[in-house]
Amino acid sequence: MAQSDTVTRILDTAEVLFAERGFAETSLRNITSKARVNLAAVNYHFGSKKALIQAVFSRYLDPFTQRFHTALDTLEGRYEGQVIPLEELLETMATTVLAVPAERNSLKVFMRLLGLAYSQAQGHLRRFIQDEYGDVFTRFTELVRQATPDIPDAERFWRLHFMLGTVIFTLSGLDALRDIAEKDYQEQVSVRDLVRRLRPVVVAAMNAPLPANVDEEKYANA
Amino acid sequence: MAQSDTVTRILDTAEVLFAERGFAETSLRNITSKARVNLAAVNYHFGSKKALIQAVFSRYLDPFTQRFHTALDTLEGRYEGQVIPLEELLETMATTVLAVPAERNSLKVFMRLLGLAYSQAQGHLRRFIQDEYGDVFTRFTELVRQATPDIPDAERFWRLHFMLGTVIFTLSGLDALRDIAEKDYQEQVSVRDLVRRLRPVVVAAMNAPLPANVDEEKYANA
DNA sequence: GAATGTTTAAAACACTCGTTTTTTAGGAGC
DNA sequence: GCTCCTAAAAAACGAGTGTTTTAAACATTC
Repeated sequence: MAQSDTVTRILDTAEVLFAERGFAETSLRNITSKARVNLAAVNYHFGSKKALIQAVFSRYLDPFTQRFHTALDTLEGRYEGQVIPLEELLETMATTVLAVPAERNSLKVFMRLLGLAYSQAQGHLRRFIQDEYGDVFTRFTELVRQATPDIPDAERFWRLHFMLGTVIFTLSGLDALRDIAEKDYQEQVSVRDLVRRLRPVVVAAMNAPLPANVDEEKYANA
Repeated sequence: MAQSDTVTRILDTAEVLFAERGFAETSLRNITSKARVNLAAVNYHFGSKKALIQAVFSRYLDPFTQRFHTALDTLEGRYEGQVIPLEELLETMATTVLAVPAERNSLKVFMRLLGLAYSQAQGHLRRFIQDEYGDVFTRFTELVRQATPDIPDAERFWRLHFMLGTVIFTLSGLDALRDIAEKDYQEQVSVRDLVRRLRPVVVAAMNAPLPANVDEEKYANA
Protein backbone atom coordinates (compact mmCIF):
# COMPACT_ATOMS: atom_id res chain seq x y z
CA MET A 1 0.00 0.00 0.00
CA ALA A 2 1.50 3.27 1.18
CA GLN A 3 2.92 4.55 -2.09
CA SER A 4 1.05 7.78 -2.01
CA ASP A 5 -2.27 6.74 -0.78
CA THR A 6 -1.74 9.64 1.58
CA VAL A 7 -2.51 11.92 -1.33
CA THR A 8 -5.68 10.00 -2.08
CA ARG A 9 -6.77 9.99 1.53
CA ILE A 10 -6.26 13.73 1.74
CA LEU A 11 -8.26 14.33 -1.44
CA ASP A 12 -11.04 11.98 -0.41
CA THR A 13 -11.42 13.62 2.96
CA ALA A 14 -10.96 17.15 1.72
CA GLU A 15 -13.65 16.99 -0.94
CA VAL A 16 -16.22 15.77 1.55
CA LEU A 17 -15.37 18.38 4.16
CA PHE A 18 -15.18 21.17 1.59
CA ALA A 19 -18.56 20.18 0.24
CA GLU A 20 -20.07 20.07 3.70
CA ARG A 21 -18.71 23.27 5.18
CA GLY A 22 -17.02 25.35 2.52
CA PHE A 23 -13.37 26.09 1.98
CA ALA A 24 -12.65 28.76 4.57
CA GLU A 25 -14.57 26.85 7.20
CA THR A 26 -12.53 23.69 6.66
CA SER A 27 -9.07 23.79 8.21
CA LEU A 28 -6.14 21.67 7.20
CA ARG A 29 -6.20 20.20 10.67
CA ASN A 30 -9.78 19.11 10.12
CA ILE A 31 -8.76 17.36 6.95
CA THR A 32 -5.53 15.77 8.11
CA SER A 33 -6.88 14.55 11.42
CA LYS A 34 -9.94 12.99 9.84
CA ALA A 35 -7.81 11.48 7.10
CA ARG A 36 -5.38 10.22 9.77
CA VAL A 37 -2.52 11.90 8.05
CA ASN A 38 0.11 14.30 9.25
CA LEU A 39 -0.68 17.98 9.07
CA ALA A 40 2.38 18.83 7.03
CA ALA A 41 1.44 16.32 4.38
CA VAL A 42 -0.87 18.75 2.67
CA ASN A 43 1.78 21.36 2.17
CA TYR A 44 4.28 18.70 1.24
CA HIS A 45 2.18 17.06 -1.45
CA PHE A 46 0.14 19.98 -2.71
CA GLY A 47 2.13 23.05 -1.72
CA SER A 48 -0.69 25.05 -0.20
CA LYS A 49 -4.31 24.89 0.79
CA LYS A 50 -5.30 26.76 -2.36
CA ALA A 51 -3.51 24.19 -4.47
CA LEU A 52 -5.30 21.42 -2.59
CA ILE A 53 -8.64 23.00 -3.42
CA GLN A 54 -7.74 23.14 -7.08
CA ALA A 55 -6.55 19.55 -6.97
CA VAL A 56 -9.90 18.50 -5.60
CA PHE A 57 -11.59 20.20 -8.53
CA SER A 58 -9.20 18.78 -11.07
CA ARG A 59 -9.89 15.26 -9.92
CA TYR A 60 -13.55 15.82 -10.74
CA LEU A 61 -13.26 18.06 -13.75
CA ASP A 62 -10.50 16.29 -15.68
CA PRO A 63 -12.47 13.11 -16.33
CA PHE A 64 -15.70 15.07 -16.64
CA THR A 65 -14.52 17.38 -19.39
CA GLN A 66 -12.80 14.54 -21.17
CA ARG A 67 -15.97 12.49 -21.10
CA PHE A 68 -18.01 15.46 -22.20
CA HIS A 69 -15.71 16.11 -25.15
CA THR A 70 -15.96 12.56 -26.41
CA ALA A 71 -19.73 12.59 -25.92
CA LEU A 72 -19.94 15.70 -28.06
CA ASP A 73 -17.64 14.05 -30.58
CA THR A 74 -19.94 11.08 -31.07
CA LEU A 75 -22.94 13.40 -31.15
CA GLU A 76 -21.40 15.49 -33.89
CA GLY A 77 -20.43 12.33 -35.72
CA ARG A 78 -23.97 11.08 -35.56
CA TYR A 79 -25.37 14.29 -37.01
CA GLU A 80 -22.44 14.72 -39.42
CA GLY A 81 -22.64 18.42 -40.17
CA GLN A 82 -26.32 18.80 -39.50
CA VAL A 83 -27.53 20.94 -36.65
CA ILE A 84 -27.87 19.04 -33.41
CA PRO A 85 -31.25 19.64 -31.74
CA LEU A 86 -31.22 21.44 -28.42
CA GLU A 87 -32.84 18.51 -26.65
CA GLU A 88 -30.02 16.24 -27.75
CA LEU A 89 -27.42 18.66 -26.46
CA LEU A 90 -29.09 19.00 -23.11
CA GLU A 91 -29.55 15.27 -22.93
CA THR A 92 -25.88 14.70 -23.58
CA MET A 93 -24.92 17.15 -20.90
CA ALA A 94 -27.30 15.55 -18.41
CA THR A 95 -25.97 12.10 -19.19
CA THR A 96 -22.40 13.27 -18.74
CA VAL A 97 -23.20 14.88 -15.42
CA LEU A 98 -24.98 11.76 -14.22
CA ALA A 99 -21.96 9.69 -15.20
CA VAL A 100 -19.70 11.46 -12.71
CA PRO A 101 -20.22 8.98 -9.85
CA ALA A 102 -18.83 6.23 -12.03
CA GLU A 103 -15.44 7.88 -11.81
CA ARG A 104 -15.61 9.69 -8.50
CA ASN A 105 -17.55 9.11 -5.36
CA SER A 106 -20.46 11.34 -5.27
CA LEU A 107 -22.44 13.46 -7.67
CA LYS A 108 -23.74 15.40 -4.72
CA VAL A 109 -20.24 16.41 -3.70
CA PHE A 110 -19.44 17.40 -7.25
CA MET A 111 -22.43 19.69 -7.59
CA ARG A 112 -21.90 21.16 -4.16
CA LEU A 113 -18.31 21.99 -5.02
CA LEU A 114 -19.42 23.65 -8.23
CA GLY A 115 -21.93 25.69 -6.33
CA LEU A 116 -19.28 26.78 -3.86
CA ALA A 117 -16.90 27.68 -6.63
CA TYR A 118 -19.46 30.04 -8.10
CA SER A 119 -20.65 31.56 -4.88
CA GLN A 120 -17.19 31.92 -3.42
CA ALA A 121 -16.52 35.58 -3.85
CA GLN A 122 -12.80 35.40 -4.39
CA GLY A 123 -12.23 34.86 -8.07
CA HIS A 124 -9.28 32.52 -7.87
CA LEU A 125 -11.36 29.39 -8.12
CA ARG A 126 -13.67 30.61 -10.84
CA ARG A 127 -10.69 31.85 -12.77
CA PHE A 128 -8.95 28.53 -12.35
CA ILE A 129 -11.96 26.62 -13.61
CA GLN A 130 -12.53 29.03 -16.47
CA ASP A 131 -8.90 28.83 -17.56
CA GLU A 132 -8.53 25.07 -17.26
CA TYR A 133 -11.94 23.88 -18.34
CA GLY A 134 -13.51 26.74 -20.26
CA ASP A 135 -12.94 25.10 -23.63
CA VAL A 136 -15.59 22.44 -23.36
CA PHE A 137 -18.12 24.97 -22.18
CA THR A 138 -17.31 27.21 -25.13
CA ARG A 139 -17.75 24.29 -27.45
CA PHE A 140 -21.08 23.42 -25.91
CA THR A 141 -22.44 26.97 -26.12
CA GLU A 142 -21.44 27.17 -29.76
CA LEU A 143 -23.46 24.03 -30.48
CA VAL A 144 -26.36 25.52 -28.55
CA ARG A 145 -26.05 28.63 -30.68
CA GLN A 146 -26.43 26.58 -33.83
CA ALA A 147 -29.38 24.75 -32.33
CA THR A 148 -31.19 27.96 -31.43
CA PRO A 149 -30.55 30.38 -34.30
CA ASP A 150 -33.61 32.48 -33.53
CA ILE A 151 -32.44 33.55 -30.10
CA PRO A 152 -30.30 36.67 -30.07
CA ASP A 153 -26.80 35.99 -28.82
CA ALA A 154 -27.10 38.04 -25.66
CA GLU A 155 -30.42 36.53 -24.81
CA ARG A 156 -29.08 33.01 -25.25
CA PHE A 157 -26.09 33.85 -23.11
CA TRP A 158 -28.30 34.91 -20.26
CA ARG A 159 -30.69 32.02 -20.62
CA LEU A 160 -27.87 29.53 -20.50
CA HIS A 161 -26.70 31.09 -17.28
CA PHE A 162 -30.22 31.12 -15.93
CA MET A 163 -30.32 27.40 -16.48
CA LEU A 164 -26.84 26.96 -15.07
CA GLY A 165 -28.12 28.68 -11.98
CA THR A 166 -31.12 26.41 -11.79
CA VAL A 167 -29.07 23.27 -12.01
CA ILE A 168 -26.22 24.26 -9.72
CA PHE A 169 -28.47 25.86 -7.15
CA THR A 170 -30.80 22.90 -7.00
CA LEU A 171 -28.26 20.13 -7.08
CA SER A 172 -25.78 21.84 -4.78
CA GLY A 173 -28.37 22.68 -2.18
CA LEU A 174 -30.00 19.32 -2.62
CA ASP A 175 -29.71 18.10 0.93
CA ALA A 176 -31.56 21.02 2.43
CA LEU A 177 -34.23 20.99 -0.26
CA ARG A 178 -34.63 17.26 0.00
CA ASP A 179 -35.33 17.56 3.70
CA ILE A 180 -38.13 20.05 3.07
CA ALA A 181 -39.55 18.12 0.15
CA GLU A 182 -39.61 14.79 1.91
CA LYS A 183 -41.22 16.29 4.95
CA ASP A 184 -44.00 17.89 2.92
CA TYR A 185 -44.54 15.35 0.18
CA GLN A 186 -43.29 12.06 1.62
CA GLU A 187 -41.33 11.55 -1.49
CA GLN A 188 -37.85 10.19 -2.00
CA VAL A 189 -35.93 12.30 -4.48
CA SER A 190 -32.75 11.16 -6.11
CA VAL A 191 -30.47 13.21 -8.29
CA ARG A 192 -31.77 11.22 -11.24
CA ASP A 193 -35.31 12.25 -10.32
CA LEU A 194 -34.29 15.85 -10.24
CA VAL A 195 -32.58 15.69 -13.57
CA ARG A 196 -35.71 14.14 -15.01
CA ARG A 197 -37.73 16.99 -13.57
CA LEU A 198 -35.23 19.55 -14.78
CA ARG A 199 -35.33 18.43 -18.40
CA PRO A 200 -38.70 19.86 -19.53
CA VAL A 201 -38.18 22.96 -17.43
CA VAL A 202 -34.85 23.78 -19.03
CA VAL A 203 -36.16 23.14 -22.52
CA ALA A 204 -39.19 25.32 -21.93
CA ALA A 205 -37.04 28.06 -20.45
CA MET A 206 -34.70 28.09 -23.43
CA ASN A 207 -37.65 28.20 -25.83
CA ALA A 208 -39.54 30.88 -23.93
CA PRO A 209 -40.79 33.84 -25.94
CA LEU A 210 -38.42 36.77 -26.12
CA PRO A 211 -38.93 39.47 -23.49
CA ALA A 212 -41.23 42.31 -24.42
CA ASN A 213 -40.25 45.95 -24.64
CA VAL A 214 -36.78 45.17 -25.80
CA ASP A 215 -34.82 48.09 -27.05
CA GLU A 216 -34.55 47.03 -30.65
CA GLU A 217 -31.10 48.28 -31.49
CA LYS A 218 -29.64 46.15 -28.76
CA TYR A 219 -30.21 43.15 -30.94
CA ALA A 220 -29.52 44.84 -34.24
CA ASN A 221 -25.81 44.10 -34.29
CA ALA A 222 -25.80 40.98 -32.19
CA MET B 1 -24.07 63.23 15.69
CA ALA B 2 -22.62 60.30 17.60
CA GLN B 3 -25.77 58.85 19.16
CA SER B 4 -25.49 55.49 17.55
CA ASP B 5 -24.44 56.20 14.06
CA THR B 6 -21.71 53.76 14.97
CA VAL B 7 -24.26 51.00 14.58
CA THR B 8 -25.27 52.27 11.16
CA ARG B 9 -21.69 52.63 10.02
CA ILE B 10 -20.96 49.06 11.09
CA LEU B 11 -24.00 47.71 9.26
CA ASP B 12 -23.30 49.74 6.13
CA THR B 13 -19.73 48.55 5.96
CA ALA B 14 -20.45 44.98 6.98
CA GLU B 15 -23.08 44.36 4.33
CA VAL B 16 -20.77 45.49 1.57
CA LEU B 17 -17.82 43.44 2.78
CA PHE B 18 -19.98 40.38 3.42
CA ALA B 19 -21.43 40.64 -0.06
CA GLU B 20 -17.99 41.01 -1.59
CA ARG B 21 -16.11 38.27 0.20
CA GLY B 22 -18.47 36.14 2.24
CA PHE B 23 -18.91 35.89 5.98
CA ALA B 24 -15.99 33.75 7.05
CA GLU B 25 -13.64 35.71 4.82
CA THR B 26 -14.62 39.02 6.34
CA SER B 27 -13.13 39.67 9.76
CA LEU B 28 -14.43 42.06 12.34
CA ARG B 29 -11.19 43.94 12.01
CA ASN B 30 -11.87 44.40 8.31
CA ILE B 31 -15.25 45.85 9.09
CA THR B 32 -14.35 48.05 12.03
CA SER B 33 -11.23 49.50 10.46
CA LYS B 34 -12.99 50.33 7.21
CA ALA B 35 -15.92 51.78 9.15
CA ARG B 36 -13.45 53.77 11.31
CA VAL B 37 -14.95 52.29 14.43
CA ASN B 38 -13.44 50.54 17.38
CA LEU B 39 -13.07 46.79 17.15
CA ALA B 40 -15.02 46.11 20.31
CA ALA B 41 -18.00 48.07 19.02
CA VAL B 42 -19.35 45.08 17.14
CA ASN B 43 -19.49 42.87 20.19
CA TYR B 44 -20.75 45.75 22.28
CA HIS B 45 -23.65 46.66 20.02
CA PHE B 46 -24.51 43.32 18.47
CA GLY B 47 -23.13 40.74 20.86
CA SER B 48 -21.32 38.58 18.36
CA LYS B 49 -20.35 38.31 14.75
CA LYS B 50 -23.18 35.90 14.10
CA ALA B 51 -25.65 38.39 15.51
CA LEU B 52 -24.17 41.07 13.29
CA ILE B 53 -24.74 38.90 10.24
CA GLN B 54 -28.34 38.37 11.22
CA ALA B 55 -28.76 42.10 11.84
CA VAL B 56 -27.53 42.80 8.33
CA PHE B 57 -30.16 40.45 6.96
CA SER B 58 -32.90 41.84 9.15
CA ARG B 59 -32.27 45.33 7.91
CA TYR B 60 -32.97 44.10 4.39
CA LEU B 61 -35.63 41.52 5.06
CA ASP B 62 -37.81 43.38 7.53
CA PRO B 63 -38.92 46.09 5.11
CA PHE B 64 -38.90 43.64 2.22
CA THR B 65 -41.28 41.13 3.77
CA GLN B 66 -43.48 43.91 5.05
CA ARG B 67 -43.68 45.45 1.60
CA PHE B 68 -44.31 42.07 0.05
CA HIS B 69 -47.13 41.34 2.44
CA THR B 70 -48.92 44.60 1.68
CA ALA B 71 -48.38 44.08 -2.04
CA LEU B 72 -50.04 40.68 -1.75
CA ASP B 73 -52.80 42.27 0.29
CA THR B 74 -53.69 44.74 -2.42
CA LEU B 75 -53.39 42.03 -5.04
CA GLU B 76 -55.80 39.79 -3.17
CA GLY B 77 -58.08 42.76 -2.66
CA ARG B 78 -58.06 43.49 -6.36
CA TYR B 79 -59.02 39.92 -7.24
CA GLU B 80 -61.39 39.58 -4.27
CA GLY B 81 -61.55 35.83 -3.89
CA GLN B 82 -60.80 35.00 -7.49
CA VAL B 83 -57.66 33.15 -8.37
CA ILE B 84 -54.72 35.44 -9.04
CA PRO B 85 -52.95 34.59 -12.31
CA LEU B 86 -49.38 33.33 -12.06
CA GLU B 87 -48.06 36.22 -14.10
CA GLU B 88 -49.52 38.69 -11.65
CA LEU B 89 -47.92 36.90 -8.73
CA LEU B 90 -44.52 36.82 -10.36
CA GLU B 91 -44.91 40.43 -11.38
CA THR B 92 -45.68 41.43 -7.83
CA MET B 93 -42.67 39.58 -6.55
CA ALA B 94 -40.43 41.15 -9.16
CA THR B 95 -41.72 44.60 -8.35
CA THR B 96 -41.14 44.07 -4.66
CA VAL B 97 -37.62 42.88 -5.25
CA LEU B 98 -36.86 45.83 -7.48
CA ALA B 99 -38.17 48.16 -4.80
CA VAL B 100 -35.48 47.13 -2.34
CA PRO B 101 -33.01 49.89 -3.26
CA ALA B 102 -35.59 52.48 -2.26
CA GLU B 103 -35.13 51.40 1.33
CA ARG B 104 -31.60 50.11 1.39
CA ASN B 105 -28.56 50.83 -0.67
CA SER B 106 -28.13 48.21 -3.20
CA LEU B 107 -30.18 45.50 -4.79
CA LYS B 108 -26.96 43.82 -5.83
CA VAL B 109 -25.83 43.51 -2.23
CA PHE B 110 -29.22 42.15 -1.24
CA MET B 111 -29.18 39.41 -3.83
CA ARG B 112 -25.60 38.54 -3.12
CA LEU B 113 -26.36 38.16 0.55
CA LEU B 114 -29.29 35.92 -0.24
CA GLY B 115 -27.08 33.80 -2.45
CA LEU B 116 -24.50 33.51 0.29
CA ALA B 117 -27.14 32.58 2.82
CA TYR B 118 -28.18 29.68 0.66
CA SER B 119 -24.76 28.49 -0.39
CA GLN B 120 -23.16 28.97 2.99
CA ALA B 121 -23.11 25.50 4.38
CA GLN B 122 -23.69 26.34 8.02
CA GLY B 123 -27.39 26.13 8.60
CA HIS B 124 -27.71 28.89 11.17
CA LEU B 125 -28.41 31.57 8.62
CA ARG B 126 -30.88 29.59 6.56
CA ARG B 127 -32.64 28.57 9.74
CA PHE B 128 -32.75 32.16 10.93
CA ILE B 129 -34.24 33.35 7.65
CA GLN B 130 -36.70 30.50 7.51
CA ASP B 131 -37.86 31.10 11.07
CA GLU B 132 -38.12 34.86 10.84
CA TYR B 133 -39.31 35.34 7.31
CA GLY B 134 -40.78 32.02 6.19
CA ASP B 135 -44.36 33.21 6.54
CA VAL B 136 -44.44 35.44 3.50
CA PHE B 137 -42.87 32.76 1.38
CA THR B 138 -45.45 30.25 2.55
CA ARG B 139 -48.19 32.70 1.69
CA PHE B 140 -46.73 33.27 -1.75
CA THR B 141 -46.41 29.59 -2.56
CA GLU B 142 -49.97 29.00 -1.49
CA LEU B 143 -51.13 31.64 -3.96
CA VAL B 144 -48.99 30.05 -6.63
CA ARG B 145 -50.63 26.74 -5.82
CA GLN B 146 -54.05 28.20 -6.48
CA ALA B 147 -52.81 29.80 -9.68
CA THR B 148 -51.43 26.51 -11.02
CA PRO B 149 -53.90 23.83 -9.98
CA ASP B 150 -52.82 21.45 -12.72
CA ILE B 151 -49.28 21.07 -11.45
CA PRO B 152 -48.80 18.34 -8.84
CA ASP B 153 -47.70 19.69 -5.50
CA ALA B 154 -44.28 18.10 -5.53
CA GLU B 155 -43.61 19.23 -9.06
CA ARG B 156 -44.58 22.80 -8.25
CA PHE B 157 -42.38 22.71 -5.19
CA TRP B 158 -39.38 21.78 -7.25
CA ARG B 159 -40.12 24.21 -10.03
CA LEU B 160 -40.41 27.08 -7.60
CA HIS B 161 -37.01 26.19 -6.25
CA PHE B 162 -35.63 25.83 -9.74
CA MET B 163 -36.71 29.39 -10.38
CA LEU B 164 -35.43 30.53 -7.03
CA GLY B 165 -32.10 29.12 -8.07
CA THR B 166 -32.21 30.91 -11.37
CA VAL B 167 -32.92 34.27 -9.81
CA ILE B 168 -30.55 34.04 -6.87
CA PHE B 169 -27.73 32.53 -8.87
CA THR B 170 -28.00 35.11 -11.62
CA LEU B 171 -28.52 38.19 -9.52
CA SER B 172 -26.03 37.23 -6.83
CA GLY B 173 -23.29 36.39 -9.30
CA LEU B 174 -24.20 39.37 -11.41
CA ASP B 175 -20.86 41.11 -11.35
CA ALA B 176 -18.95 38.20 -12.75
CA LEU B 177 -21.56 37.44 -15.38
CA ARG B 178 -21.85 41.06 -16.34
CA ASP B 179 -18.15 41.19 -17.02
CA ILE B 180 -18.37 38.29 -19.42
CA ALA B 181 -21.53 39.53 -21.07
CA GLU B 182 -20.26 43.03 -21.64
CA LYS B 183 -17.02 41.78 -23.04
CA ASP B 184 -18.76 39.52 -25.54
CA TYR B 185 -21.83 41.51 -26.39
CA GLN B 186 -20.89 45.13 -25.66
CA GLU B 187 -24.09 45.48 -23.76
CA GLN B 188 -24.85 47.24 -20.52
CA VAL B 189 -27.02 45.11 -18.30
CA SER B 190 -28.82 46.44 -15.29
CA VAL B 191 -30.70 44.45 -12.72
CA ARG B 192 -33.89 45.78 -14.26
CA ASP B 193 -32.80 44.39 -17.61
CA LEU B 194 -32.20 41.01 -16.07
CA VAL B 195 -35.55 40.94 -14.35
CA ARG B 196 -37.16 41.78 -17.69
CA ARG B 197 -35.29 38.90 -19.27
CA LEU B 198 -36.15 36.59 -16.41
CA ARG B 199 -39.89 37.15 -16.64
CA PRO B 200 -40.75 35.07 -19.74
CA VAL B 201 -38.23 32.42 -18.79
CA VAL B 202 -39.72 31.88 -15.37
CA VAL B 203 -43.26 31.80 -16.72
CA ALA B 204 -42.31 29.30 -19.41
CA ALA B 205 -40.48 27.16 -16.88
CA MET B 206 -43.44 27.03 -14.54
CA ASN B 207 -45.77 26.16 -17.40
CA ALA B 208 -43.47 23.54 -18.89
CA PRO B 209 -45.02 20.15 -19.68
CA LEU B 210 -44.78 17.62 -16.91
CA PRO B 211 -41.80 15.30 -17.04
CA ALA B 212 -42.27 12.06 -18.90
CA ASN B 213 -41.99 8.60 -17.35
CA VAL B 214 -43.28 9.74 -14.05
CA ASP B 215 -44.13 7.00 -11.66
CA GLU B 216 -47.86 7.63 -11.54
CA GLU B 217 -48.51 6.79 -7.92
CA LYS B 218 -46.12 9.46 -6.83
CA TYR B 219 -48.70 12.04 -7.82
CA ALA B 220 -51.76 10.02 -6.86
CA ASN B 221 -51.97 11.26 -3.31
CA ALA B 222 -50.32 14.62 -3.74
C1' DG C 1 25.08 -2.42 3.12
C1' DA C 2 26.06 2.34 3.02
C1' DA C 3 24.17 6.28 0.71
C1' DT C 4 20.48 8.69 -1.49
C1' DG C 5 16.06 10.53 -2.19
C1' DT C 6 11.33 10.44 -0.72
C1' DT C 7 7.75 10.41 2.53
C1' DT C 8 5.99 10.90 7.28
C1' DA C 9 6.15 12.80 12.03
C1' DA C 10 6.54 16.32 15.53
C1' DA C 11 7.26 20.74 16.82
C1' DA C 12 7.56 25.39 16.29
C1' DC C 13 6.52 29.83 13.90
C1' DA C 14 4.15 33.84 12.88
C1' DC C 15 -0.26 35.46 12.43
C1' DT C 16 -5.14 36.31 12.56
C1' DC C 17 -9.35 35.45 14.56
C1' DG C 18 -13.58 36.58 17.81
C1' DT C 19 -14.21 37.90 22.23
C1' DT C 20 -13.34 39.97 26.87
C1' DT C 21 -11.53 43.04 30.03
C1' DT C 22 -9.95 47.36 31.45
C1' DT C 23 -9.68 52.12 30.95
C1' DT C 24 -11.22 56.58 29.41
C1' DA C 25 -14.56 59.91 27.98
C1' DG C 26 -19.15 62.35 27.85
C1' DG C 27 -23.42 63.85 29.25
C1' DA C 28 -28.01 63.45 32.12
C1' DG C 29 -30.23 63.82 36.43
C1' DC C 30 -30.41 65.60 41.08
C1' DG D 1 -20.26 69.49 43.03
C1' DC D 2 -21.05 64.28 42.31
C1' DT D 3 -22.86 59.99 40.75
C1' DC D 4 -24.76 56.93 37.18
C1' DC D 5 -25.10 55.14 32.90
C1' DT D 6 -23.94 54.61 28.17
C1' DA D 7 -20.57 54.67 24.61
C1' DA D 8 -15.97 54.43 22.83
C1' DA D 9 -11.18 53.26 22.96
C1' DA D 10 -7.07 50.40 24.00
C1' DA D 11 -5.14 46.39 25.31
C1' DA D 12 -4.93 41.78 26.24
C1' DC D 13 -6.57 36.80 25.93
C1' DG D 14 -6.83 32.30 24.29
C1' DA D 15 -7.73 29.62 20.59
C1' DG D 16 -7.07 28.40 15.88
C1' DT D 17 -5.01 29.27 11.30
C1' DG D 18 -1.60 28.06 7.20
C1' DT D 19 2.99 27.27 6.72
C1' DT D 20 7.89 26.05 7.73
C1' DT D 21 11.46 23.75 9.92
C1' DT D 22 13.72 19.93 11.92
C1' DA D 23 13.99 14.86 12.73
C1' DA D 24 12.99 10.46 12.02
C1' DA D 25 11.56 6.49 9.18
C1' DC D 26 11.27 4.28 4.90
C1' DA D 27 12.43 2.72 0.34
C1' DT D 28 15.68 2.48 -3.68
C1' DT D 29 19.73 2.35 -6.02
C1' DC D 30 24.36 1.66 -6.68
